[in-house]
Amino acid sequence: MPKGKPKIISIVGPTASGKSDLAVMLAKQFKGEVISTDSRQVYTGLNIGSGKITKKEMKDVTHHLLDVVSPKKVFTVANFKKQADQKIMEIIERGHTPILCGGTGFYIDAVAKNIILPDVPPNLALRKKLEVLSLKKLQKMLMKLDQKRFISIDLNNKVRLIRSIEIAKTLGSVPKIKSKPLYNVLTIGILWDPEVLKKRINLRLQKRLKTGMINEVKKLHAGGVSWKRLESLGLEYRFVALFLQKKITKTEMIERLQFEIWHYAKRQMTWFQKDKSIKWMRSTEKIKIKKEVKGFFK
RNA sequence: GCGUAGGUGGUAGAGUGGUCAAUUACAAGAGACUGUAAAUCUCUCGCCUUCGGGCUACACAGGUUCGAAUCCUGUCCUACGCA
Repeated sequence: MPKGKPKIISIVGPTASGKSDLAVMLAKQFKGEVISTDSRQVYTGLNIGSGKITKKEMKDVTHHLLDVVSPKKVFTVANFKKQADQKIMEIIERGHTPILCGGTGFYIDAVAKNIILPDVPPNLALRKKLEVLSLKKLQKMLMKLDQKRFISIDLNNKVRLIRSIEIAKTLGSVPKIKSKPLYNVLTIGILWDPEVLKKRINLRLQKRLKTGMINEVKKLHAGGVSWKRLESLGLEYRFVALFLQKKITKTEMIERLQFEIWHYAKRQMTWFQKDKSIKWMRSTEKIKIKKEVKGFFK
């Protein structure tokens, strides 16, 4: 067993940047196993719309954390982190290289930077009660519970406000976040010119529509996933669900999706941009990427 | 080619004498992110600025008025109606 923290690779980038393919290529070369860091691909049945890699595309490379839970259940970062850490350990024990691959910044950081979240699971009953309250009321509640958090939090963000109240109610206050990395991570970011990425997004959307994405959502609903839930899953699941409910036309659905997916890609970039350790490279620079990885394992 | 309704910022679309660089939505740009994270939220958005303001703007050209995106005249264009 080598000294120091275990070395792992992480592949990040906006949606439609070609992360999955790169992960498979690297896995082949460096005896890797892929761990998906995607908040939607953990759900069974979310395949086309989430861009989940297919069996064929895996090329015999083992993939983890795909299809681990029903979309009727809510899966959170904490669940994800626990499972991912477990998988990483197992892969290392096997003498293989863990390769994180996905676009959910929060999930990636939770693992790569080992963000230790307060041990307060979601309290659905409490959330239900708080959800109906006004922003003002929630703000007042938090102010009484935890002054410090009240000052630092985004007071217009109901989701954040409710979670803070939830934590403060059980712990007395919202603890400062701790982060002490468990792994030595090489993060490779896939770089695209914005205009090209936009085109890739739109082409991919067309492809998804042709390969049965609408039917996929139809099936999910028929299988008991509520419209509300589908809408909350975002992007293709949200807008296809709206279309199937006849709340928008097909044309509107496509138009909205083109914009929304692009916006999402930008939000992802905002997140990744903060991490100065990411090595940004174009997917065409395969030799450069391999060299980087080789150097990392030296 | 006579009638009517119109021409407003990247788009849609408010405003119908002053409080209008112009509601709002979308697009565009930037950002936040402590168990929903593809979610949720924030800021900027005519041009210039020492951030006090300054300048050019609501089809175009004139006019009325202390003052016009808003009223009048003409020109050009658009939609619907009658031809």
